[in-house]
Amino acid sequence: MNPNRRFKDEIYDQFSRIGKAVSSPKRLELLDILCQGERTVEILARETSLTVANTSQHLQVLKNSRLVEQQKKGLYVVYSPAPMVCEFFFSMRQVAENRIAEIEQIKNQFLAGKKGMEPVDRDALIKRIQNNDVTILDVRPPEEFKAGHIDGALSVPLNELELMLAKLPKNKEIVAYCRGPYCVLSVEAVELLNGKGYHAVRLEEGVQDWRAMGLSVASGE
Amino acid sequence: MNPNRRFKDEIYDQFSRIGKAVSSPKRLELLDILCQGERTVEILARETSLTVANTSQHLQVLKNSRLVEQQKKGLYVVYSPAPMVCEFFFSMRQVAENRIAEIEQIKNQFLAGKKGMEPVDRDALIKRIQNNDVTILDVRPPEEFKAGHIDGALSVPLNELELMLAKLPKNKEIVAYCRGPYCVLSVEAVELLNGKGYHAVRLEEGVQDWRAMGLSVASGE
DNA sequence: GATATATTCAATTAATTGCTTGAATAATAG
DNA sequence: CTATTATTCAAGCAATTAATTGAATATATC
Repeated sequence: MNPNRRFKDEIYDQFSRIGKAVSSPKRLELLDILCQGERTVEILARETSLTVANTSQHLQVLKNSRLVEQQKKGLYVVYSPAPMVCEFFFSMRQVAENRIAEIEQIKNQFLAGKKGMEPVDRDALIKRIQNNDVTILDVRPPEEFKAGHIDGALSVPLNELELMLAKLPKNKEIVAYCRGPYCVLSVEAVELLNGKGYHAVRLEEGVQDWRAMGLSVASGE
Repeated sequence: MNPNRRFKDEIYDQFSRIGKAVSSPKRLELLDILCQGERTVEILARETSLTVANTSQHLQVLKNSRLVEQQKKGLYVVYSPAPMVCEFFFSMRQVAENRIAEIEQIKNQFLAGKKGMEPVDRDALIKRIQNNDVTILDVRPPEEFKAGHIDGALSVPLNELELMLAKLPKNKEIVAYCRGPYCVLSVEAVELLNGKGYHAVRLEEGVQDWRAMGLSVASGE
């Protein structure tokens, strides 16, 4: 074969390793989670509803295409995204959201009939935060809150929400957020709160998006 | 099944349509070419060494995942990249180049033993262009030159290079470029020129990269 | 050293994909 | 209207891939 042709074939073959890695829905979900922070195999398996063995295999595909890195910590293996990978994933998500109409449809269908799911006006929200006119809830697990959260938010993990209801002012509006548009923790939180007579709405954006928009993010307790 | 799980499955399934589209080396090559400008099926088939039927099928996969758009012009069907797609492709290329060591290896192996293939110092090159100290050749087909070229470059399509040799000053250094690091037109041009006693080197970057670096790009004859 | 836990490996199955071939559909030119 | 050219369609084959299952490794604890 022509050496020029051969060169191109070899090059694009290497490129396609990245493409193959992101051609599986489950691997994309794993990547999305990993872009929130490092995770063990077990946690990833639970979050994606996969068996541990299957999760491990997917992670190895991601590792072989250099999209994730692996680190042994005691009994656990902790996976994390490789540099630049989250930007790439974000770019892919953007193309998908902008070009594939079905995504908007699926979102609308899922949220149909639920209260408080309308998009929040961000500029108005920022003003209301400054006026202390609204309670912001971060309903993700506490570790994720510690790693970074919207400045001024309260850490109220979804499974503790019911217990902590008493501490929430009933007259103030509540804005709940989680990992982003495809994380459902905030959806469940808002449903629960509205069922209990609170006025709660969902902020679709996650911390990543919040940071990407240049808004203040805090970390720690 | 849990409706939350169902929602996520459906969403990531849609995302994976983009991933599946870029999981094939040949489709990546097609995308790369399309990011240089719109093309007919026939031309794409020739450039990628695929049969026309096979090219058409790949293009339909790209179309179904919304990465390319189609337009009938007389007897021809002209394909072009959808908005945002080239940025996405570029981001993917960057991840691949930075993370997959084999790519550098393949490049080096291909260029091994060829003269004038060492990377060109861009800042030095810019100065030399300003001093009119160097001849820049754009060795792509003339249509591509017209669509956009490095300011100050001469259009000398590779297949006309031998005929136009007489017009090139033999004492000045020649810098040839084409579509980018994986296009071999400039490689062949430099080999030919060095064989004929010229001092020629290859600029790896294409017009896209040149523009991305904020440098001046001209269009027209 | 034995046990428990987290992860990976290996083999199997069903489904999907890329490429080839030959025929079918447009759109244009004579 | 017929011939030509560009593209797409349809069927078939070989190769690849995702998920399942059960076993094997590795690390820590008792």
